[in-house]
Amino acid sequence: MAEKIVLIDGHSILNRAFFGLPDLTNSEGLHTNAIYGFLNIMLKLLDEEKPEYLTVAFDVHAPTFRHQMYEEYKGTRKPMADELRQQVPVMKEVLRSMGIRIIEQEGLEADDLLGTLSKRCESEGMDVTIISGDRDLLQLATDKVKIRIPKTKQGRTEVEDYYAADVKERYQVTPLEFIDMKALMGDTSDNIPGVPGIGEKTAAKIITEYHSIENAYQHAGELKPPRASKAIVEYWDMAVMSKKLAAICVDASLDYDIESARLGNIFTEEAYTLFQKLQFKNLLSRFEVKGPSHAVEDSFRTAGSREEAERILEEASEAETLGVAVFRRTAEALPLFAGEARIGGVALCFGEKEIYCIPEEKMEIAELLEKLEKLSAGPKTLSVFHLKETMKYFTPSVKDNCFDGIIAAYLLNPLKNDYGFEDVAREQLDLLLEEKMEDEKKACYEAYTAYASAAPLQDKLEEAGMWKLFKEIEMPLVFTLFDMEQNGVRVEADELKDYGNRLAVQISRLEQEIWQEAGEEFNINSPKQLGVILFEKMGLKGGKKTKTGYSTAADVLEKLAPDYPVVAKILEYRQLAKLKSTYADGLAAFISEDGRIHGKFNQTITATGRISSTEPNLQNIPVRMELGRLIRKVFVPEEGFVFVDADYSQIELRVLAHCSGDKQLIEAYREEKDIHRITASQVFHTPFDQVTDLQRRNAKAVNFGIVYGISSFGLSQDLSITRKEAAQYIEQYFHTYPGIKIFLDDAVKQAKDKGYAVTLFGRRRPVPELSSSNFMQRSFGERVAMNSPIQGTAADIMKIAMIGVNDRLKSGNMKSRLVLQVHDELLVEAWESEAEEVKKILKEEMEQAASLAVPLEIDMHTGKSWYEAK
DNA sequence: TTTTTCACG
DNA sequence: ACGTACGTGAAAAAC
Repeated sequence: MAEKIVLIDGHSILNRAFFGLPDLTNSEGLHTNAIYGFLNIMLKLLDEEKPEYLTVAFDVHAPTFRHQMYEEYKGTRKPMADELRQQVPVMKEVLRSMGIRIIEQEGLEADDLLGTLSKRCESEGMDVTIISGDRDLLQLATDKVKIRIPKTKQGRTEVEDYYAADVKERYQVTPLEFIDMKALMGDTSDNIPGVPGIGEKTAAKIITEYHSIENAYQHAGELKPPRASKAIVEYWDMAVMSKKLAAICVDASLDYDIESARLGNIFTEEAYTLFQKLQFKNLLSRFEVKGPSHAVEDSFRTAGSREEAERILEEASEAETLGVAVFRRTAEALPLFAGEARIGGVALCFGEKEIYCIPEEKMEIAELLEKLEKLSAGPKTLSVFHLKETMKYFTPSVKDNCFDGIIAAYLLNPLKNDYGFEDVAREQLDLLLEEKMEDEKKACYEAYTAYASAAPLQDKLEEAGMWKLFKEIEMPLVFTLFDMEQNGVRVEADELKDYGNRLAVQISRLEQEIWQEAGEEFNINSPKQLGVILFEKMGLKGGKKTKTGYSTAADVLEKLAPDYPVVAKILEYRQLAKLKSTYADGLAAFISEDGRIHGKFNQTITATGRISSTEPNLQNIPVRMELGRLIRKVFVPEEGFVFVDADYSQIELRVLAHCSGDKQLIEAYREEKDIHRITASQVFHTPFDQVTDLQRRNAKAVNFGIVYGISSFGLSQDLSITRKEAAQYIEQYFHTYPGIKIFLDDAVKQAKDKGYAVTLFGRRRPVPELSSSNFMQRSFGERVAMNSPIQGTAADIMKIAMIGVNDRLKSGNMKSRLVLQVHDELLVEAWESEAEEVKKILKEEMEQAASLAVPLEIDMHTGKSWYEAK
């Protein structure tokens, strides 16, 4: 069989990948989507082709737009996006690291390199495959030269293949005739003029019949549309020149030795390091599992007897650093950490060579965990991944030696979607793990990773100035959140059910009425069906908004509601349907045997440092509308207890006042209660007691806008005013509070310089969007840079308060318990006789959590349900 | 699996 | 011209 070479049109594929994939960046802010897409296409096609040789061709003067996707640019040349430009040299570096031959030559475009190489290889009897996104290359197809054009559609790569015969079939012209066609029709994206007045259709017709421009010129008088005859004569010079431009050079003189393109192992050590840096996680799995992991594995020991297990535990109690992993049997391991799973055993690591597994067969789980708890006070560092979840199995004896590498990894990069120990192993230890392995082995790896990653993670946290944040806030918070999850919140199942039933009655009534008015039955929950009914069948005006069709979002419908009663009913239906499905039915499913909901409070989800709540989400229980608010009546304290609810008063604005140091705003907070009214008074130069409701409302919206990273557009939307008016409000605001403007500008500048935003407590949030050339993305980055320090600092403060409150309740041996956190609000289920003490604790811990330039204040209420206590 | 909608701070 | 306020999670429909 003939040997095969694959030739890749470098810039063309890089371009395809760039535009086909969403923006990706590694944690250093380097854009990587084009490289990632290129590699995926290349690896997929290499798997299919299995060639002996491979070469990637680049233009020397990188970004001409010859190979730009013409669909996107329609011939207009824009400068190459910065995000793409910066990826070109990195792409070449990646290819070099994989030992892949790159060819680029002064004065020659990639097309010419590919043309010359393909002819040369073909004449030497090889099979040739050219990979490009550019259809110009089709002129090179023969029955030995295949052109492959990859298309990225919704993440999947589809490839169109063309041998000469396929070109003929698809375009009715031979590959060589393609050149003549282009000579006639021209190509603006390639600066080929063509013949004026002849487009694709005419060109195709002429070339199908006469096969070349020269022959067509001979028969100029007979050409089909008479104007073409005239055109080809009049512009013959241009046609000839265009043909020269369109023809890809196939006989350039190249400095190229085919043997330099021979494909070896492309998954080299060097490439591995580079992929790691670029954070191409799932490409890394293509590399052979490397040496170090096997070396680690050699030290794994599973206790063969009870005596051995005891000896291991004995030794572990002497450890300075102890890595622990409690594991479950695979069959029961899904979903992770759910329910009362049977434990498979424990893995321990306290040295590079001391990695042990103690399976339940060798020691009763209860006894094993008890011994583990006893010895857990010993080590200086007790390293456990997913500590909060692990605490369902065993409780560390002391808190301050605990180290959760997952939390550390989150602080170091809070933008990731999930954090597994496998990632920590790879990132901190260069340890690549196989996808599947036995439970014991996996547990040993986890224990080893916990042991070995603690020091490097600490180094990195210290380097980033986040060690204190980690040690004093995040790690203690693990215990607070664990307690809250264990406590749960009591929910009256029967009452909730009644509430749901009442909703159901109203829902079906509304449903009937809406169907009646629409004249047919349809699914009101379907935005698609609803859009068609409203905007097509019933002819309401309200145009399209989403990609898929009409927007039926509340703000659109609200504008129509006054004129169309049916729309108002739809809005009401929506509201009720939401309450029933998400809250009435949704919450009911989570009430456990003890009559309480034990939701999860997640510490490694948000980009800003806030806590998130899931299964169910207890941070979005309705409150703004009365009907929804009623749900809070089913959240009740146990008999003998009462709810105490405390929430920070405008914590984010106070943080802003502090961080900006703005004299006026600080002063405002020191004197009065109603900050929005003060703002209105100062911004609109109106005496405090003469501020109108409208002025106050506007000032409030501006205050919110500031915290979100103000934009005139956003404010105009919120207030239903023009952008210009919104811009004026903002200008007046900044004039009143000049310190705020300076602070926000500086926040953006700092984030641009460093690549991340920082809170008062050192928490970082990377903002890669700031370097985007896309206006929208960059603007988003700017708003994020303004918002993150504020939202994040408020989150830090709340975390400090929670730890303080919970610790005081526990150390005072109180029956009262912390049950919920809703970003700026804490709910405590207080033993009645302790209620006053609880209020005192809440007030002190929340108001003293941070010492700012303005006082932190809370509002507090007591009640026999969450509804009453708010 | 992704999109749309909507609940909260 | 671009088409958004910041941060979340869940349900239902569409794909």
